[in-house]
This record gives sequence, C-alpha cells and structure tokens, in this order.
Amino acid sequence: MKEAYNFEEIETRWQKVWEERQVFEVAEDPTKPEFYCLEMYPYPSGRIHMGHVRNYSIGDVIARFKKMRGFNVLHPIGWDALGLPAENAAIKHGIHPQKWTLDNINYMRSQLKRLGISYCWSREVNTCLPDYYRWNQWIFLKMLEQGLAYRRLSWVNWCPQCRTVLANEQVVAGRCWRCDSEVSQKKMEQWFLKITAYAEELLSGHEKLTNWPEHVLQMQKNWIGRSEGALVNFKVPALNKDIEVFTTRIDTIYGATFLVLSVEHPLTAELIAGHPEKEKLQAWIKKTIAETRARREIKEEEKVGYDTGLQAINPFTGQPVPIFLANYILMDYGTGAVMGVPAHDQRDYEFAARYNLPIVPVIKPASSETQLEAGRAFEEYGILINSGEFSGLSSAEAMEKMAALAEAKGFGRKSVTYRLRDWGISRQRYWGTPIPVIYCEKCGLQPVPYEQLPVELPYKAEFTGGEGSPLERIPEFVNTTCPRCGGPARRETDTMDTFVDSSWYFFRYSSPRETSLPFDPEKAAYWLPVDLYIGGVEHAILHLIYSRFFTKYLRDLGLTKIDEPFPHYLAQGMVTKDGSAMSKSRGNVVDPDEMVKTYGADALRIFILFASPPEKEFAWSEEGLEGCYRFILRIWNLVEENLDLFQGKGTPVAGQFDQASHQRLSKKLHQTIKKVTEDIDQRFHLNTAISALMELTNSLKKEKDALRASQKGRELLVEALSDLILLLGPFAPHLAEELWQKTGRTTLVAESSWPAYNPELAREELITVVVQVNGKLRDKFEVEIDTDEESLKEKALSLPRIQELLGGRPPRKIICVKNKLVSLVV
RNA sequence: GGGCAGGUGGCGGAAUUGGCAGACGCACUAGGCUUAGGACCUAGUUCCUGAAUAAGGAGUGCGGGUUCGAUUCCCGCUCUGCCCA
Repeated sequence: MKEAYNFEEIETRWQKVWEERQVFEVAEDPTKPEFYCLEMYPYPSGRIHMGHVRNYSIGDVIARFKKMRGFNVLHPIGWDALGLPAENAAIKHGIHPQKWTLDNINYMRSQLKRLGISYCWSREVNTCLPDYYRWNQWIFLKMLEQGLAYRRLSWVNWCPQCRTVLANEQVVAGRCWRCDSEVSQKKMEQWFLKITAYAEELLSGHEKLTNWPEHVLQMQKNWIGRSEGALVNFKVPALNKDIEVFTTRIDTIYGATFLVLSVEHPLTAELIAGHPEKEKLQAWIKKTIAETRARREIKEEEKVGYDTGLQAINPFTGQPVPIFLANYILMDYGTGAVMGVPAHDQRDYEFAARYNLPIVPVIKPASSETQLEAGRAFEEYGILINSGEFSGLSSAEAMEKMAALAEAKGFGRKSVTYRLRDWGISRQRYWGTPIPVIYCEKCGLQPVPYEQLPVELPYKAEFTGGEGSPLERIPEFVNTTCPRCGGPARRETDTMDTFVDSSWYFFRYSSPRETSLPFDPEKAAYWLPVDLYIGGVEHAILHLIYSRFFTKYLRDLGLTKIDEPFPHYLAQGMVTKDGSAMSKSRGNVVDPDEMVKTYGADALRIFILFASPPEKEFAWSEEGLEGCYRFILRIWNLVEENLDLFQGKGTPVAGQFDQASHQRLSKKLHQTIKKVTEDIDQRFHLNTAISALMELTNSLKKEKDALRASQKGRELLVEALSDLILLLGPFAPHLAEELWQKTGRTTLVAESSWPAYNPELAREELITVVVQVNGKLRDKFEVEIDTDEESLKEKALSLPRIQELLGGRPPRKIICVKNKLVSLVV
C-alpha cells in the first residue's frame, strides 16, 4: 500500500529534526575547508516575497551542496532592521517602530524556517539591537578620529514627504526613491563619510573581482567616474582672483572662448556684484539652485546661461574670454567651472550658438578621410591647429606638454577627478543608529567616549510625522553632559543611513556575540571573505560599493586582512509576473505562504530554481509550479513502488538479466551525477541541474520493470534511487530526508556525502556522427566513440544516401571532426 | 545621448569549446484507466508542402560578412530591459 505524499507533515517534521540536531550550526574548524555562503539579508517589511524565496533558495542549494561536498559551511541570516518603513508604520498606525520590526522579524523568521533554508540560526544578526548598532557607532568614532567622518554645511536632497535627507543615490529622476515625491533642496549641517579617500582603490580593486558580472563592475565604474585631465587657472583681472577650471581636454584650450560657472560657484556673488541686472540674476540663481539640484538633469532646450559681463584671461592665449553662469554646470563635479570650447564639445557648441560666441577650431581630424559635420562640434582627438607652439601635435602629446607647461608656469597641473561624492549619512529620523557625538557649549563637538557606547535609542518617543527628528523632542536624550568638561551639552539627534549597517554585517556573522570589537578578527580571518554572495542587482552600486569601502577601512584599522568582501557575486534576476516585476502597486504579487500551503516548500523551491537560471529574470507561473509538484510526486511514487528492494524482503529473483537496460540506466546515473555536480559547482545553472534530475527520474521509470527481474538489476536500482535521493538533497531537502529514511537509513541526507560518479561509466561508447553535404545535414550514422577520422570518412562515403547525392563525383573537400561529423563539399 | 545585458516553438527555457537547434518542464492533441479527475499511463506537438512514421523546403529579432559549417564570431540596424547622463 503506497503512502500518500503529505508534504506539510513531512516538511515540518524534518525542519524540527534539523533544528534539534543543530545540523547547520558551525564553528571554526581549521582541519576542514570553509565555505561562506551569503545571501543579502532582508529588510523586515512584514512578509517575505518571491524575490526572497528565489534568493534564499539559490543560496540554500549552494550551501547544502558544499556541506555535502565536505566543506565547513557558514550560511547565516539576519535582519536589516533599521529604516524608514518602521517609522512610517509608527506614524500611520501608532505602533512603536521596535515592536513593528520585531514582530515582523518573528513572522518572517518562521516563514524562512518553513522553507527549510539551512541557516545557522544561532548567528542571527539584528541591526536594530544595541549590541549591533553600537559597533556602527564604534566604527564611526574611529573614522571621526581619522578625519574620515566629518561634518559640513551642505546642500541636501530633502524629501518633504518622508521629511528626511536623501543621499544622491536615493534620488531617482528628481524624486524620492521610496515615496516618489519631488525632492527639494535644503542647506544643513550633515555628517559625511569620506568614501572618496578610497575612490582609486575601489576602482583598481575591480581587477580582483573576476567573479563579478561585467555589467555590475561597469555600473560601479560609472558611479566612481574617474576622469583624468588638468586643472587650469583663468585670471579674472577685475576681481584680482582666479577661476580654476577642470578639463579632460586641455588640448583644446586654444579654442576656449568662454567660461561657464555653476550658479553655486563660490565666486558667483562677486561676479555679479556690479551687474546692471543684479537683482534679476540673483533671483534666477536662487531659483536655479533649488530646481537643478533636485532634478540633476536638464533637457537640452532648458539650458540657460547669463553673461556676468566680466572676463577671464585664457592663460594659453592671453586673450580675455567672457564669464557666464549656467544652470547645467554642477558644483559637485570638478571645480564647478568649465571652459567652453564650442568647436570641440557639442554642448559648448550649442551654448555658443545661442549666445553668439566665437567658435574657434583647434583640432583637425588625424585622418583626412574623416568628414567634419556642419553644425556639430568635432569631439574626437586629432591634430592641433591654431594652437601656437602646440600646433601640429597630436591630442595625446599636446595634453602632456600643455599640462607640463601649465605646471611649470604655475597656472595649472594634471589632475584626476571623480564623480563619486562623499557619503552623506545624516538622517533626521528616529529609527536609525544615533550618531555618537555631543555638542558642548564650551568645548564644541565631542565624540561620545567609547566606554559610553552604545548611545541607545530612547524607547519613548512621539511619532507625529512632524518636521524634524522625533529624537529632537526627547529632552532626556538630547540633554547630556560634555564628556570633556562635564558642563551642559546636547546630543546629536541625527541617525545614520541604514546602508551603514549593511556595510559590514557580513563580518559580524563570524562572531555575532562579540562584545569587545565589531567582530573577532581571528574568527573573521577564518570565514571571510564571503565565498559566494547572492542578491539582487538593484544593490549593485550602493550596498556593494559601501561594503567594499568599509572592508577596506576595516583592513586599514587592522581588523581584517582582506581587501574585498565578496570575491564572487552572483547577481540574481528579478521575479516577474505578467511581464513586470512583482509589486504591490501593480497588484501582481504572489504570496509565498499560500504556495507553500498548497504545494509545499520543496515544490516551490524546485520550481523557482527550475524556471530560469539564477542571473536571469524569472517569470512566475502557477502551472509551472504544479508541474514541479508532479515531478516530486513521480519521485515519491517511484521510491514507494521500489521500497521492497531496500528492505531485503523481496523474494529472491531468478529472472532474465537485461544487459542493455542495465547499461542504459548505469550510464544515465553517472552522467547525471556528473552534470548536476558541475551545474551547481561551476555554472550555478540550477535549472539545468534540475532538468537532469528529471531525466534520471524518467529513465528510472522506463527501466525499472526490466531491472527488477534480476538481482543485478535490483542492485543497480537501489544504487540509482539512493543517489537520486542524495542529489535531490539541496533542492528538495525535506523530500530527500523523508525518502532517505523510508529506504531504511538513520543518517541525514544533509550530513551525507555527495555522490561520486565513475567517469568510465558516464562515458558514451556509441556516438552519432552526422554527415553534411555542402553544409546541409543529409544523413547520420553511429560509431564507437573515438573512431579515427579515416574510418569516419570511409563510412560516410559508403552510405547509400550520400552516394546518391554525390552521383559518382568525388567530393572536392572532406572535413572530418572526430566524434562529431563528416562534412563533404561538392 | 553614453554604457551594459538580452531577443530561440503557443509559454518558461536548453544547446558549456563554431559541429544533429528546440533538452527538461508547462500548455495543448489523441488514446487508455476511471463513478469521477485538476490523479495516473501511452503516443504526439517549430513552421510550410504532403495521406505519410516517405521526401523536400524554411527556421534562433532584421540585413550583411567570415567559415566546409554560425543561436554561438565580426559589421550595421532594430526592439526590450537595466544603469548612467
């Protein structure tokens, strides 16, 4: 009598067994090779979504596989638990952010356990607890000591809806990345981390990241935005001041016919002081600052400039050029001042055309064949003309020599700039890590002494949604004493960007309860770097670049020796349904809970892995999930039907031994082990690994009746079924454990060794060779593998069909490829 | 505008090194089993011509190229997605 497949009972039972036996708990063991498998930790929004299921299922296959391969596997999970939604929930529903967050974590933890992910739960990290965020504060203080954390008055992106400062990265097309409202500008004292100090290393470090997707490296590269060029000073005689210009094309400087400055340039006020329309200009400047920063992009037709009426001297030509202010020059990049070379920069060309400025060509194409387009700037490198002593040089030579001359004469030098800005971490919110500094009336800014960490978030706070941080309105928090003079002082009420938390959490897993340092350097040295990091490509820039920055900083602090935290990053694709990403606003969300309830965790895991390779987009389909459920049923029934073979109770058989069937299955078995092993280990193509398991299952079903007839056949069946169960272990872990037990084992699949294959048995001995005539497939034949090319040729020519096609004429050319084909050219 | 990724049956996808295009799954069709089926079993399914398990032709977004041979390499175009302006 076959037992029915009751996934709910089976899955919860094995989840309990793993937990009770602490199967996935690990400690440092220098005798074993280690493997640190990490998925991006979730924000505890309330419920897990399909993207999480996908991410964690991929990681779980790798982690379980590596464990079965003999690695000491660290596979931890935690919670990115600080952040805006908790506070928004507090404002909206009156629930304390902490309660909201901890409740969510409890629920989501149970969801992850219900999926059977092999986490080392004792290492769970929760960033909203003081035992975690105190180390954010510790690291911040270290940076402060070294000048890598600093405070400055700066323009900030301000979201009026969320009432907080946003990092540039959180402004998408001028709108808040969370609530989509238009971002405005404010000038505030802000805390910054000096990530730009590591700009060069963040870029050069890419060389070590050979196991990162190329496009992710490219995105980071664009983000860092290194450009080599030169700084040149243009004197402004009227003010007796210099304007420093950054250019990547100093070779075109003889064609610089004007200067354009950002409206935020420090000299702006002086430049317009004597302007006849001063008031009008001031108003425009004010308006422009507010607008352009928010949008960070300006359409062609909206580019506007104003002539200040003053002139600067081009140091190369000695000629005066007009100085303009314009809305499309950003103060953020370079020096906030650029030289306008209309002949060789399209943007400058359009500007010059609009304001009637001279266009002086100073570069001609290196090849006379290159046609100059009328009405367009020639932007390529070439040969200098109209450039005094530099005429005739190539752009490359000229850039060297001109920079050298500028340096020698003291009006310029070679320089490198980056697009990367220092990381503004101040947030005027409650649910974040308090920035551990104190402002004393007498002593000024004071760091909180290390022994006073953590600066804990006061529990009692009011969440009204009013302007400013709730922390400002808690006198017990704000009012403190100066650590230096003991006098009255105020605490900083800004909290840190939550990206700080996620920039080093992967270190914390190595020693999550460490109390004297952020993590134990020895334990970290054993586990780190993360051998495989898996997560959505939407974090390709922010999280991954911040984490790389923190790792380099922690190295410089002496806490670790590694330079790169994630030498291997697997960027997982989006989960979509009906052609677009699953999202609440689109209403196309599928709840994992319901799917687990209907089909079980194993079926859901298999489907989500089977439907597409990890790095590609994945399209949801419930029919597909049903298909995977049926696949599980087929395996279940197959094992059920053959349980007698394992119990040794089957009556001895003296049936016919089916040699061919035996050979077919044996070959399929060994080929499957080989393929599944390589697909997981080398390619991460879990979808093809699963299809290989399906093929093995199909073969078993086909051959089982013939094989059950003989003793030898039965032995092979037992072997094949056992290996199939083990191979299923990483994908459908509950099913595998249950079947393993049913076949009489007392060990766990999770703790078993991965099956090995015999290359001899996996080898095909017969190969189909195809015959092409003039590139078209015309016939095929079977031969033993590795048959020599001469025999292939003979065999091909002897085929009646081929002879017919040749019609007696000898082929002009014959190409033979061993084990592949014979190609005839007539 | 620049960069990157991608475009293969009705659908998700496979083809790992330039060598049988469409593995595996879904969906569908026919038959079987069944009181019943959203279970199970058997067979079939790229398109066109054809009665055909005969034979032929076309075919991996479009147009060219290299090659005995191209989904794979090269050039141009186009569309989609992502990132940056």
